[in-house]
Amino acid sequence: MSRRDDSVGAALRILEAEGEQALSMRRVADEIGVRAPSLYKHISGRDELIAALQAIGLRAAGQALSTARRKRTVATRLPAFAVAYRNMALARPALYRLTAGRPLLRDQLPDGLEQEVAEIVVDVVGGDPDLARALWAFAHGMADLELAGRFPPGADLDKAWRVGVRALGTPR
Amino acid sequence: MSRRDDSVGAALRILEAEGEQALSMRRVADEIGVRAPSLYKHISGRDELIAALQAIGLRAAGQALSTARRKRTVATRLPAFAVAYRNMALARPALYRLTAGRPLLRDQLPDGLEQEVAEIVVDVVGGDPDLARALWAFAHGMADLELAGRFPPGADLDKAWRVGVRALGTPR
DNA sequence: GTCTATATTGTGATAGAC
DNA sequence: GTCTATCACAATATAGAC
Repeated sequence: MSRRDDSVGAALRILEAEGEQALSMRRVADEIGVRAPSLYKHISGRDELIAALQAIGLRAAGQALSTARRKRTVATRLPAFAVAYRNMALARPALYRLTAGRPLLRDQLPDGLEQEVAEIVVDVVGGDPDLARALWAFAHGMADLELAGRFPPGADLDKAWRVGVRALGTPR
Repeated sequence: MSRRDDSVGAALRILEAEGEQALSMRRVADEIGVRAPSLYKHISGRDELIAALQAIGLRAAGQALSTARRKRTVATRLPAFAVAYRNMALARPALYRLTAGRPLLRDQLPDGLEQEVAEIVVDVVGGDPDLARALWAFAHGMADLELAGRFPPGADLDKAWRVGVRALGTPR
């Protein structure tokens, strides 16, 4: 394992354990047992770390959502998508927000990765890109508001997910 | 106008002009023509500034969305809600994200303000709190992804809004 | 109420020796 | 590749004089 891989791995651990604001070159260096200046021999700076994490987040999303794509009908794909999306976001909340909640560092991302994930969503809804965007927005909104603690304590989020999925999955 | 009001006003200007990370006690002090330590005579710290801004954001949301509530049918309220929500978020993006994208500082907010805004959404959809949450999530997702620059350049966001609103507004 | 001065802590990043 | 040393900042916040 290269020092660069070590750094990215450490960055992910710090990100999830202490939040994005704790993710600094110094903290990463501490975590892998090296002085901060040495890091710059392996990684150009903080942005490269962020970009590497966004790539991980996108790949995780792709993997989670592609299981939903495999179902045969829209009626079964949509609920599977909802569960997969929510679990993916809740499993690594800080990574999710780093990937979905701010601009992608597109020129430092592997070619085609973003489009690959987008296409999964289009396939899930059966081919309509506008409906795919609406579904993505709904899922992102549900996940983001839950992660931000913006729903009231008693809210039945499972039900809200079901209601939204049902509405968006019913052809008209 | 009190120094405290001046500070909050300056904070809002800085927030929108330079983003949240630029919003510091020092910048606010500069903006109102005072040394940073003097600020602490009028405001307890950065959190009080954030809370005051969140209150402004919630009130702005309430005002924008209540015009949609006045329409007579769900079929007319929903599209009006969508337009009002999007315009509200785009008008002051940083304030929107400060209000909707992170935990509210609830113990420093006016009593009942959060609930007031939530009730507007429930009224818009005709009384169902689960459907209201789904609609809110959709609207927040659309706004948040647009503000984060996460939709592809050519995407027809008007259409995605219409598709989502149409689906969520059709009773089943 | 405002000021100067300061404590404390944090950041990204580089130079140059070894 | 790693180190020490350092630059150049920025942050929140407080003490105490005026």
